[in-house]
Amino acid sequence: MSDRPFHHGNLRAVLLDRAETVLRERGIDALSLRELAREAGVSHGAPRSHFIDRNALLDALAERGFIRLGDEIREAVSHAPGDHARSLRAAGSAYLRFAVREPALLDLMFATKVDGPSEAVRTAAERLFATMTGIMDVGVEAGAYDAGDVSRLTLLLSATTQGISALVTSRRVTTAQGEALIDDAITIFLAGASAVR
Amino acid sequence: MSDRPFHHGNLRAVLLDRAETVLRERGIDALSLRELAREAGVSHGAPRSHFIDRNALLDALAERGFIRLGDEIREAVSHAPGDHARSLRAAGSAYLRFAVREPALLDLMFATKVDGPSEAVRTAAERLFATMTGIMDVGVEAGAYDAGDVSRLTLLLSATTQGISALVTSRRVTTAQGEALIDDAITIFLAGASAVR
DNA sequence: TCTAGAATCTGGTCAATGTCTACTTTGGGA
DNA sequence: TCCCAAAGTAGACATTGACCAGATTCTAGA
Repeated sequence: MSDRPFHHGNLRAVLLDRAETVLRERGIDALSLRELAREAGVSHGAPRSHFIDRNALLDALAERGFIRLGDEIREAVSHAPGDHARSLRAAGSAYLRFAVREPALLDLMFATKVDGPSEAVRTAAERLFATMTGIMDVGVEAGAYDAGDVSRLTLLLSATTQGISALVTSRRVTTAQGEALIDDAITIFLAGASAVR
Repeated sequence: MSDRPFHHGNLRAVLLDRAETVLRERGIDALSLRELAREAGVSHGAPRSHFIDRNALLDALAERGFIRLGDEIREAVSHAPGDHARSLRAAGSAYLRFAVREPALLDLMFATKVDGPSEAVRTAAERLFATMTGIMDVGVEAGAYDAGDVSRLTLLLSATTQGISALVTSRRVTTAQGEALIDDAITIFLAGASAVR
């Protein structure tokens, strides 16, 4: 029809990028496969070659979200030299910043699915958890906790960070309050972690 | 047309009850105003007299969710006589049970809205927070923390509980792990709370 | 008791969407 | 070179949320 080539060549990536923007600016309800197709300059059926479902697109977004969040946390920690406490604060801070920047995406990442998360999302979430574990492991070497407790403690710290982020993104507390909560959480965590044994 | 009365008489409540069930059994995507109307035996336009929007229905569900969750927590705490630690565990346990029973509803309660939560939802959420504060106040009398810290500590404990619930409902950890995390969280919380000053 | 007006419900319409399907175009490897 | 799988087109369909005009019922006040 037009002079544009039959094959887009990059459709999957373009759809995902644009979907992320829509998610950020107008929320998940505004995310339409047909609109994404129009913006990409392809027919409304084209996305189906890359995402069988609207849900498959959402899963891909969630997966990318976990990967990006992990990247940002590692980046933040690597730029925060110092003791273990500083690393934890850098990680928590980065998590919260991600949440504030991409609230709808974070919702998607932890959304309840009727049949549980897809394999890809589950794997990506586990990689994030592995990142958190890596940070916590340094605390073991520093004598902050026993090696046998790291798994539980990592889960707990992750849950707390996620909970604080949820409070902020759902507007129950301000971003500033959220940052203070991250600080309090880590203070209490480090002070009380030895009590779990 | 039929012999049923023109006025349903109870439509709003019936819609909400049925919507809650659909939410529980088939998730938020399966929630359709028209289907609810059909099941209630009214025309597809009837719900509009009670909910201007699909979103208004979701808000009403979230509001009821906060109220019910608060009720269940108060109930659980009142049946758990003993010291402050026992109260906290009872509250956290009740929260997690609610989350496991109504995962999609909890998602809705903490969902990111583009324009923030509605006034009604915000108020209901504050009432839940007031319930949590009431439980924490007992800890002040018992000398567990300073009165000036209660607000921050209540937020922190609420966030942690919410985060653990999110980990469970999104299937990152099992319910049993979630229960253990609630326990660990409260142990650490009580051991470390004095460190925040 | 009567009556206006508000609340509720009906039934039709419309645009938009997700999904499915048959078909066409294209590119890369046997 | 040819063939096939991948990618994209275009049409169809059912469903949905939203909006509207009008019918019905309820209720409060004269």
